[in-house]
Amino acid sequence: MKNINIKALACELNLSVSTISKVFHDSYEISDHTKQRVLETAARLNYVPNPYASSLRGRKSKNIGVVIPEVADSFFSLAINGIESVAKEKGYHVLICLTHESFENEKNILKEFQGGRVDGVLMSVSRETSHSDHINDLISNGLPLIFFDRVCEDVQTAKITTDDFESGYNATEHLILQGCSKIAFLGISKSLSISGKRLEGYLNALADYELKADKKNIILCTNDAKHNYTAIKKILQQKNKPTGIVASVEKLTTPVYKVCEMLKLKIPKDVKVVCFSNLDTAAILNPSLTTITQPAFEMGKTAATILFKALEKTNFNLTGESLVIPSALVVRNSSS
Amino acid sequence: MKNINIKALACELNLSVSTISKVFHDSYEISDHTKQRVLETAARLNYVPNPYASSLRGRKSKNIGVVIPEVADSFFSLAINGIESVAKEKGYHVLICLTHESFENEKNILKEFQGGRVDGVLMSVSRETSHSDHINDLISNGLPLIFFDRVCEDVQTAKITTDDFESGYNATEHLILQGCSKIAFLGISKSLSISGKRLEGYLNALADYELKADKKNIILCTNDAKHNYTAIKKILQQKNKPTGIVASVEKLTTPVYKVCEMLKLKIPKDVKVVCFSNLDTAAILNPSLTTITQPAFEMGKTAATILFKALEKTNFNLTGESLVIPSALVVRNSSS
DNA sequence: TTTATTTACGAAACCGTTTTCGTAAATAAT
DNA sequence: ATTATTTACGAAAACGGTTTCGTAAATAAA
Repeated sequence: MKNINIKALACELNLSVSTISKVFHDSYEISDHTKQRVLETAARLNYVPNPYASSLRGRKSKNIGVVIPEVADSFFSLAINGIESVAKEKGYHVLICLTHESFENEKNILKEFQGGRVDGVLMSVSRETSHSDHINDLISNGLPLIFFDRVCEDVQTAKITTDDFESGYNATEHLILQGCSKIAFLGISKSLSISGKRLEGYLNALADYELKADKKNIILCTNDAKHNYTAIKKILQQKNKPTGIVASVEKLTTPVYKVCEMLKLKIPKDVKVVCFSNLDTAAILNPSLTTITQPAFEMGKTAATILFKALEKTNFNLTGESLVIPSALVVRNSSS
Repeated sequence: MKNINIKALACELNLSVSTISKVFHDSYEISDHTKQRVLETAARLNYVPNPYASSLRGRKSKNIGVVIPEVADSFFSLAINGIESVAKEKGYHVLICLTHESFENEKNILKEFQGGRVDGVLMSVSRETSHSDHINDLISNGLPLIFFDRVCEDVQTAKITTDDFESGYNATEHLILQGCSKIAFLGISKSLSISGKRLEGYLNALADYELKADKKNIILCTNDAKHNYTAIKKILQQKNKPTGIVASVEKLTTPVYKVCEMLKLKIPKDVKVVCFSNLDTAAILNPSLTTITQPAFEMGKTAATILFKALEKTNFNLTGESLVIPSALVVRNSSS
């Protein structure tokens, strides 16, 4: 019934707790005969060491924290799989903390981490995050923290990103080459680096092809689905409306398609669409969706791998470990 | 640089550690004046209590474990949101553990929980799980465990499910009423209760409408995407092939659509499709997908709420708390 | 004034491990 | 036979909190 602990095990075996502990760490100090005896009764009594006692004594938690905006997003859920695959191999647990795109939540989560709950952090900042004091606090406290996907430019640490500028450029150029001259850009945040870089890519592509950017066609979407729907609708109801859309985030696919349907705009005839998305169903949408597909699993895996390098060596310099893994433009029927 | 602990705080303030601790628990033993003083310098020095030390002494972790097969699945990611919403309110953390549909993984995770890592467990069993010794071990050890969605029938505890039998029945009946006389069923596991109940519903609907069930049209899909694709293809290549498909799991949507495309079968003209799915994009698929949509968020939230009831009262009888929350059949173009 | 009670704090045990250090007994070296 | 070394284990001090219990001082009651 009650959890058995190392002391109870020691009693049962007429050994000291230190001997038991050493057995589980395969210490050379303990004879093979004793090791066997301990292991056997431990298995019989179903002894499992208390991780918090170990954490306390060893001053490490064997947990890594993953701070992300949402889990109901295919990029992040795939990235989690990547992270988990390496954490498991290292005997670590993954504590997933959701900010729900709120800066306040993000701050509170990192604050909690100061207490030693995790040994390292992988993070994708919230949409609202525009400064990084809370992050620098954590890092200067000695916790290794690595960004993936959504980074804070001004924090000195490893950043695993994809080529956001190029992706924004490629998506836009693709639409231009398909004959679009007015192209809308749906971003998610002024401050967010990925949104900014994708926007820059978009703007550069327009400039390179001597197309004029129109502020009315660049909008920022929010957490409020209704608001996004209305904003997209407004863009597509202008008399001089865009004939192409670059949506910089997966969540916007559905509202874009819905608005087009309701306004009786045909994709791709009337409007061509490219969306940053990792959705499995992109290929079977109506019409199938041209996407910028990010290497989600790989980004998570890479970020975690680098984090463990930092956990294994002390004074490991993370700044030099940044990596850019390219995304792929997958052309489908929504743009051609 | 280094983490400040309660002793350092006590030193700084010329107080004892017990006093500091009591301040953080708002003990009546401490004067308001002292409380203020402590709170102020705690904030100034950025003191955050070590959760593991508290866990150790208090013999509770303030963590709940969520054991699920995958996170890259809209049902589970929505359920996580539901769980997290109530955990956060209660000041708990959520430890998400993925089985990847492996029984071995599931057993290891529950074994680890014996060590006291979590105070309670919410669980959706893996596809491979066919017996429940590992679960009963945990429960008889005193850990409250609640199932959601995928349950073990023979474990005595609360089970938050949806009306799988009715949903299977409704999906099948719907196809029958749309004129299908041969209907295939794509399951995921022989042992899994949800798969079994949905299958039963399917079989009962066939029987009620005096249609013969054909074993060749009932298949079990696996973790291997290629295998599933081939199996679905085989079904749709029979000369007496089905004109309707009930897919009992979200992941099968894409292969069904892909196979139909490659075999030049039109949905819904040649084959009508209903899928158990919570995908946001169901409405914009080609054609839009008729779904059985589960109350994912609500199921997670309900399961967590009941778990906390058990955590708050001792000797709370979970068996009586089972709940069935109905799913909805959302008819779209893939079936009409 | 004397006694009872309340207020406000501190000392110390405890939670379950890990780890250092000490040491008998066994073995090896001289 | 004596000394040195190795082997195999135990005692006890951490780790950072929480909680019980004890107690001086302040206040209230008699």
